[in-house]
Amino acid sequence: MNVLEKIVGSVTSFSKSERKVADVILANPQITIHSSIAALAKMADVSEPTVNRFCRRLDTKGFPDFKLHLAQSLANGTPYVNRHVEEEDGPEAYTAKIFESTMAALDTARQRVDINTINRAVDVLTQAKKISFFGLGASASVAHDAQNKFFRFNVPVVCFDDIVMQRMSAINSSDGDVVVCISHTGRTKNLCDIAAIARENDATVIGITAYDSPLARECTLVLSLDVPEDTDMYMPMASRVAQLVLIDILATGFTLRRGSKFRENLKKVKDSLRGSRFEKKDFAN
Amino acid sequence: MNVLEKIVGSVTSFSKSERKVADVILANPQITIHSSIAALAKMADVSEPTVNRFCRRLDTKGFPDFKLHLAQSLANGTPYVNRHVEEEDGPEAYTAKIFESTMAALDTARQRVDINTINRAVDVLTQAKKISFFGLGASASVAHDAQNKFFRFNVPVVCFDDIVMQRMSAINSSDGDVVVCISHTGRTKNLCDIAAIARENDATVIGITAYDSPLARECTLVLSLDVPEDTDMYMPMASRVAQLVLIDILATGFTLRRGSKFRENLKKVKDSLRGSRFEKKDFAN
DNA sequence: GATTTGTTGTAATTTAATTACATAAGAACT
DNA sequence: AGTTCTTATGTAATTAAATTACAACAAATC
Repeated sequence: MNVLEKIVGSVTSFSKSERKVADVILANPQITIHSSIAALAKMADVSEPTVNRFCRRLDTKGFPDFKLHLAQSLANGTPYVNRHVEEEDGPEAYTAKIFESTMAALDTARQRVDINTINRAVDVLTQAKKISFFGLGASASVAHDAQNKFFRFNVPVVCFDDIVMQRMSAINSSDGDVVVCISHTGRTKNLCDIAAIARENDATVIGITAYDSPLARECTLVLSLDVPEDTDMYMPMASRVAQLVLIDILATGFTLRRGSKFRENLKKVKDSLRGSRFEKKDFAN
Repeated sequence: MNVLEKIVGSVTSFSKSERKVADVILANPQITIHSSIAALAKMADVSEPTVNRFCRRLDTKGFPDFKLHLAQSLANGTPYVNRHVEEEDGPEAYTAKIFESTMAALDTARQRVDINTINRAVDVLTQAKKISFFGLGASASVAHDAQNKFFRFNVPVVCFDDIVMQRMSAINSSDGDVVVCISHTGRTKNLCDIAAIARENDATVIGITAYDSPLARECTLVLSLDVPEDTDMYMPMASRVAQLVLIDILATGFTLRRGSKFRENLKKVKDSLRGSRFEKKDFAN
């Protein structure tokens, strides 16, 4: 928990003078970190020891230490704090907010993701006879993206966004097959069924979903990304971006595991796309 | 540019003693920010003024100010530096690098995106009789995602990832229709054709693509995201995430423009999904 | 209304950081 | 090779900042 949040969270327990200090700091945190204790005391119209006591109350060693913590809070905290899109936001505002909240989501995802599980997932994927990606609704596009990535690896890969096809595919899976189920909430009934069916047929099921969800319980391996989603908006945005990045990571792990000879093959796929493009550099669509 | 990078970048211009200071700081930055100038001087085996001069050389006001800057550098752990994945990277390394480079890409995208064009695109979209999203390959999943988002708005929206269907759709478009063409490079020949055809049939064509590319020239409105892509990897990753965020922004602008009554309708769509899920909160797949 | 507890400020003390100056080391020039 | 100038570094003095100890005051309780 960063200092700024801590201050906000404990305003109630502050005394009158401490409150004054808190107000000044919250109003201009950027100025605070470049002020001396005397300057801040003057701004808040309290004495210096009061400021010092305030710092101690927030579990810092003293004023300089407090400034250090505050600086760190500002570095990653500020742009991400309270940045929800609001009714009256103009284009500049909502554009900035969406970029920032997406970045914030990626930041927390990075911190929470379990490297160990990623590594095991890569293990499983590299040894797969066949890889299937299943997602519904918004997660379907993530599944498509995954298919597009893994397809280049020259591995048998399929992707279905249709329940019936998913079901058929799951029923026909067998030992050595890997099924990747993608769902933000992990509560989509149909997908849970698919996961269960795939497991019954000895496939390894990797879930890219919420930890401790019904879907997670059906999976062999769970990659959870508990990203804070803005529930005011009626669409999952940040979580889906995090899922995509996770797919990127798995794909990267995959290529690295396969070694350099394999990556030459990737280059061939890349080159083969040249013909369908207007000349000049690069790749992608 | 953060202090840590600055130190690394100017090692060559340092004197012998300053070098010693730099080494100690780079070796244990976390300890540095909690040390006094005396402690650091001792660790680096130099005098206190040398440390102070070192701080000044890095454009800080002095040692305390330097610690502040350093703390901020450490807080975001250099996430905005685009670090490339390398052959010998382990899971921790490539996971961190991919997260960070994606965030870096979003950061530059945010800075470069043209708010004015976004606003005009939202204008056009809100007035569309029908919206079509076209993408091929990796961009197809972005188009799908866009469809999923705009579908909830109860607007006629289609999405094709098949050249023939795209072509047919483009030929049948007319005045008032909006066609959104998605392509990272803007050099996919087929998609350029589609854009041209749609324009000939009086549709408004929005391109989410590279500035000054063949596709861009065929469009009525170009939303370019010149994101630095890691060309060593054979897949476009960061750019596609940026495209998705851009779609999010357009969708958000769309809902805001439509007003609050409209958003109640969105809530209905959201609620209607409840039945297909295991109970408990929220939305998304 | 007195006593106690908690809050705040003043002044003294301590600690840390900075400046000024001196010395030493190294480069350039004779 | 010696001299001089410049730059780099350290010592000691100074200044600034932060912390502590203590006193005064306010509010609450009995």
